[in-house]
Amino acid sequence: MPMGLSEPDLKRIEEIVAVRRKVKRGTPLFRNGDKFSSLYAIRTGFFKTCIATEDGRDQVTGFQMAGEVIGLDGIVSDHHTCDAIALEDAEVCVMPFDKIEMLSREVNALQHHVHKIMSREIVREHGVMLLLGSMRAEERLAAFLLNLVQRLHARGFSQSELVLRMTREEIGSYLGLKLETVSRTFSKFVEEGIVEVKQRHVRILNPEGLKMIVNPQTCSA
Amino acid sequence: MPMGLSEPDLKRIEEIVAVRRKVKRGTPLFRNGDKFSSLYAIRTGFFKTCIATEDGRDQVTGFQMAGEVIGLDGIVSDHHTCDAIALEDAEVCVMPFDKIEMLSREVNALQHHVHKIMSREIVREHGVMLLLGSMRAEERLAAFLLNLVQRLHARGFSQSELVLRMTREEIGSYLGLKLETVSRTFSKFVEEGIVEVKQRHVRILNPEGLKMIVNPQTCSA
DNA sequence: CGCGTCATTGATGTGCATCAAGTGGTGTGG
DNA sequence: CCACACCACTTGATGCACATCAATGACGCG
Repeated sequence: MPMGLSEPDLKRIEEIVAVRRKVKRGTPLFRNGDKFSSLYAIRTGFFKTCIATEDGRDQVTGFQMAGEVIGLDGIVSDHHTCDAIALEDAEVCVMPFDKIEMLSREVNALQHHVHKIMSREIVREHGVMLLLGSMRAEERLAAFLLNLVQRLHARGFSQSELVLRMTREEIGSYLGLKLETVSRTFSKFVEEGIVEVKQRHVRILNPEGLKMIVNPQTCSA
Repeated sequence: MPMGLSEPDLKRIEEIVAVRRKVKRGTPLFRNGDKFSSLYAIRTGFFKTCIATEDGRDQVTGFQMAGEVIGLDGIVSDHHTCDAIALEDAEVCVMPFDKIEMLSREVNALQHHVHKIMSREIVREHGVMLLLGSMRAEERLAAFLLNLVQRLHARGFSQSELVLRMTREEIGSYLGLKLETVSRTFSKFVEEGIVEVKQRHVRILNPEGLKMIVNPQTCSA
């Protein structure tokens, strides 16, 4: 949330995030086709967003954790165009979008904050397009792990250890790979001593090694 | 632009789009790292946006035509994170973003319009992720052609004929394919009588055939 | 007219998908 | 508390779609 707000502004913003909603593991926060009315700020838990086509194709478009906002896809057509599924029991703030628009007309910092959140999502997706369009399997998985651990670290978790909240299949869907390839690539990293993997627990032994895989040029090692 | 505005509002919006800029073919409207200050509405011409990494990777993230807006990537960090290159001589409206924010505080329709533009870009990128993550070469190219011709048709051009403003290599970069694969896939479509291709001129002979390739399920044919 | 850029086409190679078998962890009901 | 079923995961064998390498052809521009 934006900083340096006056008392009354702060209070009005708090009203927006007053309503909470719990979402059980495996259940949707919203689905493709649902009427759009609110953005959701994740308080606790972990989500995936994905689009499913009629012909059975399914693409995970992102994984979201505490502090991140989901639902932006719904603004343009007034309906959501993807599913948001909780990967573990979660709680979100329900932020009615009409209230966000109303208040952001008066609070400049909120207005700009909203714009930045949307722009950040666009830039993030550019990165995913680069990954999907030009990287090999090892590079994709390395980039994925580095991104996850970096976001977790920013939330006070370990830089080197993480618990995957999603299956190999979901990782594969996100990275444009099959689950077997994800599994094999993990095994390869283990052989090379770059990570330890025990089920969904991952410990990064050699972060430089991972960075090296993603981008050989800009690495000292 | 939004509809049903009052006279004075309309006039103030016109002030925002007053400044024009011409961009010669092959030259950048902005580059990665440039300070962000404005969004650009394309009046005439055709652009590509792309990200280049230090290690020589290059990914086209989109092609934009008249009526579309570019520059949204710059909001989050106050600097652009991709290059926007004109693929033909072009003219854009320079829309200072601080003025957009100022005016959209007063004109609700403008505010919501800006939000929709950003949301639309997010949804578009979801579609590209689906394409890059789960489609085969033929499906990608068919989807690309259908998308282009649909956008051109919405601007009053033919439903069946189009001129590609970009090279095979740029198409390939966008679709996550090599230029040879793009070329071969075009040739295959020609053999099958789905399209006629003469250099960059493409005539779609059998649009149902293309839709069939993208999504076999939901096609009558 | 000659050169550079873009495109086509063929031959070969490879990274990942696919198919298939088996393992381990988890939860459930007897 | 154990037997069983189920699911997620791993690992191997094989195949294929697309990449790579290479040669040639077609425009367009100075």
